[in-house]
Amino acid sequence: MNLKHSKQRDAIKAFLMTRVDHPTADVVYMNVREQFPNISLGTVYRNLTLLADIGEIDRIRVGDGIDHFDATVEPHYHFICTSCGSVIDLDMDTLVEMDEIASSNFDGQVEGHITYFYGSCPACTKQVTN
Amino acid sequence: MNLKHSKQRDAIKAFLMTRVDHPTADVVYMNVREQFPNISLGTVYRNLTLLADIGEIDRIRVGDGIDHFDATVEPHYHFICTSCGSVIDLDMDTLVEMDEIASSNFDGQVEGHITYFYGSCPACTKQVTN
DNA sequence: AATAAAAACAGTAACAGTTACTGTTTTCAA
DNA sequence: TTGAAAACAGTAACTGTTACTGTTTTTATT
Repeated sequence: MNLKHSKQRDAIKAFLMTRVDHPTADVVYMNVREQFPNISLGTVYRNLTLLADIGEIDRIRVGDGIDHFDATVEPHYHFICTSCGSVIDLDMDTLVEMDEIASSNFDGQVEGHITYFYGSCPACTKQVTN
Repeated sequence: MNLKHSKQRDAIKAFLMTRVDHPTADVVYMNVREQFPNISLGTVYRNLTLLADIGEIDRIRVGDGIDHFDATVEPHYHFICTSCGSVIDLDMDTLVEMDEIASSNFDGQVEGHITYFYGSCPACTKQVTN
């Protein structure tokens, strides 16, 4: 792969790195447009896909049918807020013993797992109690 | 809700119950069409949604962007085969302690989790070793 | 059994998120 | 400085899904 530098791609990555939730392509588009007013949505998608392919970001499929993107590529669990929809990184170790438990009654090969925790995020929890 | 009986809906549910993998709407459509040659794809979608709404089946969002459907509604974990894409039920208890671990370093409210195990299903594992 | 309102239907158009195509601009090694 | 490769903006196309239309089926009531 022979990459060439692109300001748009930098801006997309830089924007993602500023966020702890994990925006969708559309949110990236709207924000990067402040810096590049006529950036194309296609450019956003192309670069998000490219960055994900070369491992600089993660594409996260949460179950809402819309792709989210994450500048943290180290393996980690995600939390999804059921009231605001944001996706937040969790600070916990990978539970490898899960895979062993899953393997015990199963005839195939368990290689890993993806877990999404859900509930109310810190911001939304705070809002309700106030 | 005032439901009326429908042969097409019966056929859709009956088909789902014959499967241990968890077909997409399109697969349901292709199969039910053998019995109802001019059933509409819209009818398939409408009934899958209806059955899921009344709790007779589960809608499963696996992360491939396509909805899968499951006639087993009791809570259980799923296994996704990375080579053939099929989704299989796992026979294991819900690991509630996961939620406690996730809560410990997190400021929001963890209400539950969704986990997909992935790897090679029994059929695909067998094919490779043969 | 006849009837009529509600529900479901088939067929198709519309929609959202995403990807692919076009001709133009930018990057960067020679 | 230049020219090929890559990236771009803009837009059309694609895919999974939902919504709309006029017709048929179901089912409770006669």
